[in-house]
Amino acid sequence: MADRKLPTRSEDFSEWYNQVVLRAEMADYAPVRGCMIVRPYGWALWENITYQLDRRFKATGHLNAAFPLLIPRSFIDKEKHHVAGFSPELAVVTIGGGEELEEPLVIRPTSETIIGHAYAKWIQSYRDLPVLINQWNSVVRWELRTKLFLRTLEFFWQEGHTAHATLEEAEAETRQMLDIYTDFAVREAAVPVIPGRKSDAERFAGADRTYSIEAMMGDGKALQAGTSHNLGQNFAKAFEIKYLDNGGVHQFCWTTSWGLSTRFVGAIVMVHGDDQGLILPPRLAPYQAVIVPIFKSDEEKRAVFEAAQKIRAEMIAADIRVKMDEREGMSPGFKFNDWEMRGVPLRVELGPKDVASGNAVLSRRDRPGREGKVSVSQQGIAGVVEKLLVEIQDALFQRALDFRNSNTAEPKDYGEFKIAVEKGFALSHWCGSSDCEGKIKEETKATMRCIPLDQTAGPGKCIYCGQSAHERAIFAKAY
RNA sequence: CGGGGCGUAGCGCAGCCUGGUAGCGCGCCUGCCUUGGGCGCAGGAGGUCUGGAGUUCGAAUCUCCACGCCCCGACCA
Repeated sequence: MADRKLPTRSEDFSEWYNQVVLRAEMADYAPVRGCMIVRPYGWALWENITYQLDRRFKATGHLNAAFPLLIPRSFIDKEKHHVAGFSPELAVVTIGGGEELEEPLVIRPTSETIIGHAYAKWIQSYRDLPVLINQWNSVVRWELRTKLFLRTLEFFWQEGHTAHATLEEAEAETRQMLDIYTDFAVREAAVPVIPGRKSDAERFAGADRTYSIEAMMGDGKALQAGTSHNLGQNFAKAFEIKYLDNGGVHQFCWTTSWGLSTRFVGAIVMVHGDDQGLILPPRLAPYQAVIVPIFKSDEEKRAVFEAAQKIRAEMIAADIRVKMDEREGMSPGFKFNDWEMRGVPLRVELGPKDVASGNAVLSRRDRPGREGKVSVSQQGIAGVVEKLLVEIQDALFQRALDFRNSNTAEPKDYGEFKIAVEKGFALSHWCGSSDCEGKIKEETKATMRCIPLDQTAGPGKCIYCGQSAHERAIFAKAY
C-alpha cells in the first residue's frame, strides 16, 4: 500500500469505497473487465449473509436446488418482456468442443426460463403445488459500467423461484419474501430499508409486479438491496407451466422469483463504513472480536499470550467469532489500524498492564479513539463482549436510520424536490404516470425508487404535474 | 456505447517534452532493534518499460496501429 491514508468519504465517496473494498481485502479486480475476485474476507461476510437468508428460506418451506449455467438461447426469447430486458446484456456461447454450436447457449443472466422449463415437466396437478425452490449461484450480465460488488459482470446471489395455484398465493409469497429481506436487512445487517413496489418503468423484465427493499448509502444515494417479483402467468404461459385443478380443468400456474446478491456486501460497506474503513455489523462480521496482544520481552509475551488464550477460549465457548492476532513484527498501532480497516466490531487490547491488573481493554469500532475504549475484568469477559456486540449492532442500525431520516425530505413543491434529491431521498406524492417519472429523471437524475408499502400520508397532489395522487413514492439518485 | 484519464518492479509513481547505463517511495526477504495508535537502522531480491509495426547508429522516450484498466455520462441485481 503506497498511501496509508484513505480518501475521506466526504471528499470522494466513490474512491473511498473502492479503496476500502480493496484494502480490507474483501475483493480484487479480475483480469477480465468488470469481473471481481471475492477474497476470503469478503466471502466470509457473504457466507454469513447466505446463512442468515438460507435459514429463513428453509423456515418458510423452501428447498435448495441447482439448475444449469447454460441456457438455450431460444429460451430467453420465449417471454417477450424478458427478451427485451435481457438481450442486450447476454453473454453467449457459440462454440463448444471446437465446433460451432447448432444453437447458441447463453450464460444465465437469471434462471426464470430454464426453471420454467423444468417446472412445466414437474407440475401436473394442483397437488404438486406450490413448488418452492431456491438456488445459490452466480449469473452473468454484460454490464457496461461496473463497480466492485455493486455491479459486476458476474455476481453471486440466490434466486428463489416458486409456482402457485392462484394469484393470491403468488402475491402472498412475493410479499413474504420481501418481508424476509426486510427482516434480514434490519436485524442482521443493521441496514434500514424501505420495502415498496416498483414503478412500471423499474419493474423486472417479465414481472407483473416488482417489490424491492431500498437502502440509503452514506452519500445519500439509493441502492436496491433485494427484489421480489410476482411474475403473474407470464412465464407459465411462455413455458406452459400448467396444472389440472380439482375440477379437472387445465390452469396456468402463477410464479414468483426473488433475489438478493453480493451487492448487499457493498451496501454494508457504504451504509456503515467511516473514514477509517469498514464497520461490520456484529451479527454478520466474520470476526466479531479481535484480540491484539501487546508485549516487549519474552516473559511479557508469555504472560500476555496465556491470558489472551484464556480470553479467546472463553469467547469461543460463548460462540463469539474471535480472532487472535499473533502476527510477529507488527506494532500494536499497525494492528489497530489494520483491524479498523477491516471493520471488526470489537477489539480486545491486552498488554502487560492488563495482565497485572487482571483487566483487558475493549475498543468499539463504531466509536473511534478513547471514547470507545473501556477497561474490563478478564473474569467473565465473554458476557461483557456479548452485551457490547448487541449494543454495537443496535447503535449501527440507529445511526444508519438517523442518517436516512435526516436526509429524507418531504418536499412541498418541485423546487424543494430538486434540492432534496441532491442530498438524499424525497418522499413525494406521485400520480403514477410514467410521463412524470420520466421527466423527473430527465430533469433531476433522480429515479422512482419505490412506492413504500407504508402509506400513512393519504392522498395528495403529484409533485411534478399537480394532478391528484393517492400514494407517495421515494425518489432518489441511485446506484 | 460517447467523453476523460492512464498503462514503467507486488502497489503508488517519476523519467518521455529535448532519444544515449532503468529510477524513487511503500511493500517483500535477511539481520539487529522495537512493540499501549500506521517503529527504526543496515543489507538484499525483484523490470522482455501493455503488445505489434515503423523512424533511428541507438526507442520507456518520437510516429502509427492494436489491447487493457479506471473515472464521468446513457442502461442495469
